[in-house]
Amino acid sequence: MNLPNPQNKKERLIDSAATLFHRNGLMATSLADIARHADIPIGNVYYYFKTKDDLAIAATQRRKEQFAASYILLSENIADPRARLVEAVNYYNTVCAEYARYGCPIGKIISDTDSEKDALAKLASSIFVDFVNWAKIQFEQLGHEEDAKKYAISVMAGIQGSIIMAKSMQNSQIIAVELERLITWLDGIPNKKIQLGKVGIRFGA
Amino acid sequence: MNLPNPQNKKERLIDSAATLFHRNGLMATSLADIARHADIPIGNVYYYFKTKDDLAIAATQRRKEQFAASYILLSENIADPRARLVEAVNYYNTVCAEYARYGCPIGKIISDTDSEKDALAKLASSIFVDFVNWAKIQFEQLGHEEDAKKYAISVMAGIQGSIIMAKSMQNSQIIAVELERLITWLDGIPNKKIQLGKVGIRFGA
DNA sequence: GTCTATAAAACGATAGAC
DNA sequence: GTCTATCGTTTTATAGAC
Repeated sequence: MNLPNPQNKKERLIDSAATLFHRNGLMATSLADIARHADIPIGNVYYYFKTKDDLAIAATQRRKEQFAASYILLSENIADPRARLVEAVNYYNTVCAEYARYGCPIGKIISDTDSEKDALAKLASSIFVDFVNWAKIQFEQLGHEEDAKKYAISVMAGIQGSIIMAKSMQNSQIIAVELERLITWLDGIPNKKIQLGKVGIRFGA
Repeated sequence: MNLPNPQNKKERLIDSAATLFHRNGLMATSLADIARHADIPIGNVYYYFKTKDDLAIAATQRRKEQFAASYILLSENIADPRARLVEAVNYYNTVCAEYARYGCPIGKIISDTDSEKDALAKLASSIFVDFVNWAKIQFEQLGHEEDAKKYAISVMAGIQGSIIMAKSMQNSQIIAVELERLITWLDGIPNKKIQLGKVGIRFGA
């Protein structure tokens, strides 16, 4: 059952697939489930997607593009790379209740697939790689060329870890606390490129 | 195909289930897969476990007990609570190649199940709760009563996050780097109960 | 493009001989 | 306790009418 959504059916299928894969997992979600959720007869699904894997890839590809769009938005609207990182981390505060219940949709796919064989696994992984590459640039712009990649990975690791612990302990506050730790740390690292006066001497890591 | 293992069949089934659930995930592993791996006819599986869920619970229960045994070993052999924490964190260095490929067996079950309904989900979650409770005691013994639980959660979040990122980027070194960060941090927090001379003034978090 | 009907295979689980 | 044979269901996927 879907909202009264007059979108085209292909888009509706991708929407429903993304939602149900997130809620119930990749393997636990059948094409019949997705078709029912999108209010489309199951036989018609195969007109748009030849296999279940194709649909999963389309749903994941859409998430990848949403992330890419966010990076552009951050670049356009926030000048300071540190503030961009804080904003990116803070995003997870807006979804912490949902993620504490269902986990991270990207992390779930990575967990559910074989990173070495699966094309879907590689696509989902590339979303994290995209984040790492983006965050790395921000840290480089703060003058942390040497540690940029390490910091970038550590940020997403902190987020992902907090989501798992929040889901495990059924407490979305765990995500909030960990995000606060990350933001405090981000606020604390010095801007080694441009000294704007408000930079302290504390060292994070 | 199993090693020439003359264990009783129930134990062999639990072993094979734990291995295959870790490698391929809960839903992607069929009872036929497990029976074949344990070299036991599929019809015989149901003599030992009434349902697939029962077998999954038995396999997870065994992991929980292995963790519990580790805490006892750590208490018996290491006097300093800080050193106990470091040893516990360092454990993941011994499995980082395996975990970078297949993910954490506990994290995988938590990711794959519904934390609110599933009995298996609650059992897997309780393994992390056990860790948090154990680590909390260690931090309390270091005099960090107020932050003990927060620190305990943060440690496991860091470990879990690094495992996901390592699997995503297919690089077990990511786990090693994050464990190093955690251990450096553990080394840095002051022992507020007993001052032994080597305590600095840096603050972690 | 849309939908019904159904094929083909895999799955969890059971019955019952030994 | 052990194992074979199989049931009933669900799954992905296809064929073909409209």
